Amino acid sequence: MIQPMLLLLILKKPTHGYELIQSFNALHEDEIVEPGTIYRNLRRMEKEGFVLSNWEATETGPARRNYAITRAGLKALQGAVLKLKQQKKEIEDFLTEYSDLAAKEGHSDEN
Amino acid sequence: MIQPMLLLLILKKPTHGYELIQSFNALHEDEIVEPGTIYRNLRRMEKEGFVLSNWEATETGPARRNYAITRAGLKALQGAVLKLKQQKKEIEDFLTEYSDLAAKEGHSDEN
DNA sequence: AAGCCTATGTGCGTCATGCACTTAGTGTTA
DNA sequence: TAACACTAAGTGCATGACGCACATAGGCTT
Repeated sequence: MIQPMLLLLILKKPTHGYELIQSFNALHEDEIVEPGTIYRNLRRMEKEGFVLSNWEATETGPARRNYAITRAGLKALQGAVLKLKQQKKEIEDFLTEYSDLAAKEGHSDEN
Repeated sequence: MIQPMLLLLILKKPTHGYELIQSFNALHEDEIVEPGTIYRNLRRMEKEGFVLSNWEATETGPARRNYAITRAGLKALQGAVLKLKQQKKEIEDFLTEYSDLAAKEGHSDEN
């Protein structure tokens, strides 16, 4: 889940890790992700050729490593989308089975 | 995903690990799960009090360890259902964002 | 006797994450 | 000026989950 979300964020707007952490955890208010995890995912994706980084000097603070998505990254994102569609279907099937059984057996939980 | 599916299977029909492996991988034809993973999950869930096991001798082969779900296991299953609903929503949000962007930018992929 | 199916488990390596910490530049405040 | 806070990136260590391979063992078939 983390990798595709990062790829999508970078695709929407190429940026650096620190801002990605903010954006990521803004959507994920509940279960926040550690900075270290984000940084490591970015470096991993760069090693795999899904993103490219270049340092940018700033006047207001430390230098930033900016990320942009590559063609391979787009392919990876498309692949991840397919997997997520599949995963969504599996979850739906599971929830359906659960609801059916709960309805029959009376482990009622409907809201 | 493995744990809730096992809990649901056991809830539907208390049974032993070997059969759970068959049932599990029958639904999951694509990405099959290792027997070791199933067995370890079952033992873990027993340690956490979600299931109870008892040995049953058979005449046709080696003894089986039969599993039944506990009240705590039912609670855990309900909790997992809530998490999966949440997770499903996150995936849907992601897919929506992706589709919107793909539509606008022309990274067309609609099928 | 050899091989297969049922049935449960373990040992080892790998990978991903959380938690905590480090480094470093800049600005603010007591 | 010293302490603190914010930005920005990263690492070290422990933990946890999984795959792969292997071990063990009962019973049936060829």
